[in-house]
Amino acid sequence: MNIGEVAEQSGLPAKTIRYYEDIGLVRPARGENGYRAFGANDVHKLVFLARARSLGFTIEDCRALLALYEDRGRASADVKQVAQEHLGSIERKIAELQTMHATLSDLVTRCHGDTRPDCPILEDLAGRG
Amino acid sequence: MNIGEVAEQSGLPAKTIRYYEDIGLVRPARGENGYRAFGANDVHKLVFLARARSLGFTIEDCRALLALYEDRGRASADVKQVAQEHLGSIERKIAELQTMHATLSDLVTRCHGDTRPDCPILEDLAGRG
DNA sequence: CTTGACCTTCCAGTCACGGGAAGGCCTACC
DNA sequence: GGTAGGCCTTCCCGTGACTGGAAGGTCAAG
Repeated sequence: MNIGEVAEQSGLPAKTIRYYEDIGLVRPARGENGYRAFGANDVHKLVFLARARSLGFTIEDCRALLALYEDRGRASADVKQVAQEHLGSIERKIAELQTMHATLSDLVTRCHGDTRPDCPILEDLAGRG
Repeated sequence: MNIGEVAEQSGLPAKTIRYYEDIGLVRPARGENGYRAFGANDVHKLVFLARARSLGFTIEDCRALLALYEDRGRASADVKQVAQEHLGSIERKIAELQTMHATLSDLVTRCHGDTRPDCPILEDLAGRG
């Protein structure tokens, strides 16, 4: 299977698939013409990667998860740990964004938003809030 | 004032301050020895930038906000618009993270996390969830 | 006069790709 | 048989907002 079809099936851009090969996440065979020749297993891996990336796992997390996926003797605890750490980092990011959101929405509410120059947003940023 | 002291006062690393000069956010004078010589106004700007960055504004937003800050004839509506757009992007990011969080925490809950290989997390990633 | 803490510039790396150039290959159609 | 266009290839540069580190100049203290 050529890269275009794999891209369609996995939902990943061809560029991304080539990048994943570059960094060793997939190793498709090559045809005589030099084209990548993807097998069913490669496509499975790419679908897996697409899903994992869409859940926000880093590439290195994906590499670890893929290794666990292919290791039939894995312990589910190992998978769970990767997922839990990622969950923690998602929670920290959400909390950070919510703090920003609270401050900013308060400032936006207090700003008249008219033609006058007075602005609590700028006052806050300047440290006079 | 030298960069080290400014770093301390603004809370920004010296490296970051040099970077901000590189991209034209501040333009400190230079002493005879080639050292940057920051004035009170430069320090104000850097404090402003540090605060704006901590609220998640992009560098380009910061550039726009700084220009509005220095324009005494600004309309607060212009400031408010920048802030509102940023608020929207924060909201979109939070929503995205919450979607990830919901899926992932469900999977984590359902994973036994023991020595057995069966794992709903991997099953989901593989598309068999 | 030397030590060590500053400061300078410049280059490379981060993360996960995306854009685009230059060129090879393959199929369909005339 | 030629050609058009749609694939495919590699390679290099750019993104955002820095961070790390090397090589070297400057300054104050002892």
